[in-house]
Amino acid sequence: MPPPPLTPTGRVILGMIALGRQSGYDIKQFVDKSTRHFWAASYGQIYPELRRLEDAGLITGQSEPTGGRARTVYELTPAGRTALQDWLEPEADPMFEVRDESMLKLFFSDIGTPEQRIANIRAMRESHERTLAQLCSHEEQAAEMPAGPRLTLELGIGLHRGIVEWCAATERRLAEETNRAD
Amino acid sequence: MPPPPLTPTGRVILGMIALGRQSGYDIKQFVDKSTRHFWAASYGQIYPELRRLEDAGLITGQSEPTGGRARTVYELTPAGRTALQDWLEPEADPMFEVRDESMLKLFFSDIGTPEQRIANIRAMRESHERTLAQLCSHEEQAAEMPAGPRLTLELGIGLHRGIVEWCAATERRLAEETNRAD
DNA sequence: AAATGCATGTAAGACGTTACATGATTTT
DNA sequence: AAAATCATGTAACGTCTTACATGCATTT
Repeated sequence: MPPPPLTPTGRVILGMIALGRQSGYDIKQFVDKSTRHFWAASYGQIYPELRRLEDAGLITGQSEPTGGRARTVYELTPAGRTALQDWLEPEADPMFEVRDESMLKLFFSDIGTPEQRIANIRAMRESHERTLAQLCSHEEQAAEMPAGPRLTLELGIGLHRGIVEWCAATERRLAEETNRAD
Repeated sequence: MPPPPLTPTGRVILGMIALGRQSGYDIKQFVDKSTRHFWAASYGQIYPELRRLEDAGLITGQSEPTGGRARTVYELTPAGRTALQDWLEPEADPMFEVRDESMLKLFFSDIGTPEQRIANIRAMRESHERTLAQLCSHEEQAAEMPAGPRLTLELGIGLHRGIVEWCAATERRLAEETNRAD
């Protein structure tokens, strides 16, 4: 029988180890400042998954304490590298999921008042402006990174900027309509 | 003690019932052609959640069979309407989550070949082109809908079009770089 | 001395999908 | 007669977050 396919979080971890991240802590820090906006991971997933990947023979860990502080560093096994490369092959239907509460509120906004609708779009814009600022602050460090991370950052910035601009334009448009109605 | 806050799926259901959707089946169909691209829901969530919402007194269901075919139609209670309106108030941090396997592959694409990177971006583009086509096919029906659904559809189309265009441009850019290197 | 950062981990619960099962009605 | 649609539901499983617990090292 074929090996069980990589779990969602398993894929990030394998990739991160391939990029040279060693410990669970290290992976988590890096995820938070690089893939977080399109693929998050929590400690509660990372540490158990590191175990499973090791049990499956895809990574190996060695204890490398820093002083008296426990630390396990991981690297890919040949099987792990193969699994990663297999996963990296293009697929017909790559997973794509969005859960956006702002948009849900916008969808139902006819239930409330026109002012509430505008206020919600404003809140949506402000939230994406914060994300955008975060992404932009990573731009300098990204300049020294390989093309992959640079490209995802570029796309992320473009996407969030697009949302911010749509919100700003829509806020104006709806405000005008409200004024005309008075 | 305050009532338990609405669960994620509870919010869609409450909103859908407010928009006049009656049965679980009806809600599911409508979610699939309207909010699916930013908020999905499955039968496995919907039917148990309808029960919970009824137990919590936010909706009431009545049996209205169509011929010999069982059917339960729901409507909001006053408490349900209040809960919905409370949720509809703007929040500081509305939930926003993305899980995009294409971007993850792009992020790790330095592990593979330049050709593989381009192939993955192409697959990503094609997948978003399919979504875009789906969204565009709903545009006519949306014209008769209230402003909320119209706005989310407009934003969705803009977003997916933005991704498609970025992919197309990046495919060209990377292909040129590859050619220059030869 | 206190705060922050490094480092690992678990338990409980929340959330979600998939696959299956059932059966009536309508369309082809 | 078969296929599609309407309609409801559950069980198993997979996945993920949150909150908590622990303790050393470094910086302030």
